[in-house]
Amino acid sequence: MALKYSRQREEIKSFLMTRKDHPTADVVYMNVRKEYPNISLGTVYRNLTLLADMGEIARLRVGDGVDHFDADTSPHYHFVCTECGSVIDLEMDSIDSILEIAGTNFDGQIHGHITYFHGTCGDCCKKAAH
Amino acid sequence: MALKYSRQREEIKSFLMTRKDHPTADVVYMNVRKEYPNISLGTVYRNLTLLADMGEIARLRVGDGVDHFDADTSPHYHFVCTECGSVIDLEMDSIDSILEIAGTNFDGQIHGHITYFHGTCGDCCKKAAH
DNA sequence: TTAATATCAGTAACAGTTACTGTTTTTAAA
DNA sequence: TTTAAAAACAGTAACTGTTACTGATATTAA
Repeated sequence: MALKYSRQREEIKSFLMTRKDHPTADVVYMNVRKEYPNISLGTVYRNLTLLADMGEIARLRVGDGVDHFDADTSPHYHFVCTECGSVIDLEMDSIDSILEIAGTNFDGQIHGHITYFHGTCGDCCKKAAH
Repeated sequence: MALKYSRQREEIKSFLMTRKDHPTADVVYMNVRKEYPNISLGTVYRNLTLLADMGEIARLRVGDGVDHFDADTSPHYHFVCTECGSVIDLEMDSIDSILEIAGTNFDGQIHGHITYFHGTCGDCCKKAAH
């Protein structure tokens, strides 16, 4: 089943590339509708899944029950604000060394880890300080 | 709004304490029904949320779209098998030092992290080896 | 240009979870 | 003990995010 071109998929990906805030499927839908007013939400979901399966985008599950999507597929970590829910990229080195720590005393094979940090983001800190 | 005793809540918690496999709400429901045949699924959800809010149990979101629950509220890490989906406790030291690594170059406040490891569990490794 | 088929828009279905309803339990005071 | 207030209940409807199905449209390669 060869993959055919579609402008909708192209638009979804190029929209994602303009954003650094890891939008949800619904946000993608509302924005892509500006260019394709009668695109279907189902099409958005299908193409987000397709792009993620192809490795062209990343699907983030940060624990808020909603999938977020990221056009930056390079390995990096995310911070989730417990106040406003925003998802922010962190600039830090890989901590893959924790795989070895986890591997001792475990009889299976550990292939990777998913870590996200939580706390109060810069904006919410400022607001809290009045 | 003082919390009143309920046998259903007690049963839910004591069932969870007998399990080390981090069951889902549905599994809790099916098991508690053995003792309380006409307990409602809504009651299970409400009490799991109550217990989690009180800190008596932990709610785990391991990225499979379903909430898992754990009577062990001490800080520890989890492994998720990508083959069978089972969630397993890991015996390893805390890696809170990564909070400092994440904190540099970030202008918000980091309060904690959630990490889960993934790979193939011991049982699935054996099965794969025939 | 045509034929095959992937993708589409629209909508229905689905899973997990939460909210609502009138009834039953628990609690504490009479 | 009895009783009255309110939390918790069972049952069910509603809600949210997501996936699957439908016949129509767009892309591709011959």
